[in-house]
Amino acid sequence: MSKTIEFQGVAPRASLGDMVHQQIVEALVSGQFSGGEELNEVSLASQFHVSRTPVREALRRLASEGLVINQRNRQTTVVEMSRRDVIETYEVRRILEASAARLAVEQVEPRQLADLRTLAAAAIPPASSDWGQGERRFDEELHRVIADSCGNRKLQQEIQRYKNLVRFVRSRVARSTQRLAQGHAEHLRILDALERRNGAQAEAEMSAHIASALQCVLEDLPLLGRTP
Amino acid sequence: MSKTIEFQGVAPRASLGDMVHQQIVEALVSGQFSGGEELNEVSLASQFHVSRTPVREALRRLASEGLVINQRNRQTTVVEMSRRDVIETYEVRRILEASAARLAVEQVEPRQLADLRTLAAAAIPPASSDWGQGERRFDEELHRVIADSCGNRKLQQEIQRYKNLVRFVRSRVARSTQRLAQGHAEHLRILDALERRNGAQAEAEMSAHIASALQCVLEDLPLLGRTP
DNA sequence: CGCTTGTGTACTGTATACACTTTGAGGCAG
DNA sequence: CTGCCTCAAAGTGTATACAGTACACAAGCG
Repeated sequence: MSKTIEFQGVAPRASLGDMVHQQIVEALVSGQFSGGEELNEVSLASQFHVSRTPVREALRRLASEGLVINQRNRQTTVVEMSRRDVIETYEVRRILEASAARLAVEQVEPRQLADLRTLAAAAIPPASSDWGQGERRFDEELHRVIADSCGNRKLQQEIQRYKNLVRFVRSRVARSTQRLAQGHAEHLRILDALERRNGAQAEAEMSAHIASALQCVLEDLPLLGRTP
Repeated sequence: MSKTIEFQGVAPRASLGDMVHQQIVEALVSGQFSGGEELNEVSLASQFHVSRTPVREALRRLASEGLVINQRNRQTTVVEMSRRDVIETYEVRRILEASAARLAVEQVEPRQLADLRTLAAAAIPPASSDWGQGERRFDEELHRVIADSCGNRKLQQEIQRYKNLVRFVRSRVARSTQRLAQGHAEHLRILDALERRNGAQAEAEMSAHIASALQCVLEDLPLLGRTP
């Protein structure tokens, strides 16, 4: 294994541990490690040009976030998600984000909804060749706005925690154009419900959306796990 | 500050960091620290007769669990929960445990329900002088069985994470006998729903139960935060 | 031939030393 | 008296040394 990860633009006042953590998260959620792969503290330390201390800190934090497994006196390994793990992860995400959507109808600003509409308009398939890019942007923003405007910072935090796990899973499966289009339609339904300030509907649409995303992921699932 | 915390019965193969973590959690959720209190790495290390390394590990973990606040180059402080924080925490807990209750009706074993009935019978107020003790036991077991039998280990994990936060809050308010009796009634309604395998009802009863618990906590709330 | 047992190696766990940051007290000028 | 500067003290951040453990592999034994 001779992967090279270098520091990119990082916050100036972050500790080395934070920076290492952020870098490894990026590597994990962009699919640069395969499930079960071992993360050696010493080699990570030399890759980042820091000592083992910040690396250990980052690895413990990653373990608490569920991205790696940390057993005493064993090398830290990248988590291997079984089919069941993926289902469970998406189920928790569904519970959290559906609740957030229900709560968000109370607090979301008209301005934010208008901005989302603009993003949505730039992502109408197959209006342009890069509507897929726009849809990913719309996707990202819609989920972010809902989490941010649910009015519950703890809930927002939990959703954020799960986002990395979901990105980790998603980096291991291909998102088809067809799925993107389906997702776009679902996102529009969620946005509609928000605009109507209909909490129950927003909750139901978000719930259906995440269930549907899970189905698509499951179709590709054999790709998950250790790839020797 | 001359608190003395010593190791109690601990798992033999746990690391020092794990043991320190466990000890501090116990101290926190049993109200031995007031909100905003500073946790000094050096003095904790000497109290536990270990070096700063395991202590730092424990403190970082506690921070990720929301029990302490960890700012760069600042002393770690015990979290101060505002009224809003308490509400938000209970709201997330409500979302998680209500969903778990809904799922648990599918998986919970008749045997477990029977055991819960037995516990419930030993906690009928005001049947005996120590029914309160029995009710606390029933409470603990009911919530544990539901989390364990929801069939989703990730969800169970999240509930576990929140349990410590809730215990932290609860250690700062008095649980009246009246509240215990009310809780007993609510617990019975949840158990009924489980026995009837009625998921929607179990979810609703659990949701109402946690909302009601929040109300009681809020009444005592001025006690929270720094106590000089 | 297989099982056990020693032993080396490559890690992680812990302690400790040192560097850097923050903070507050005290002195000095205005 | 007040505001600012300096500097020491106390704490955390990081590097590093050493201790302990698990695993692989080979030698010895049945």
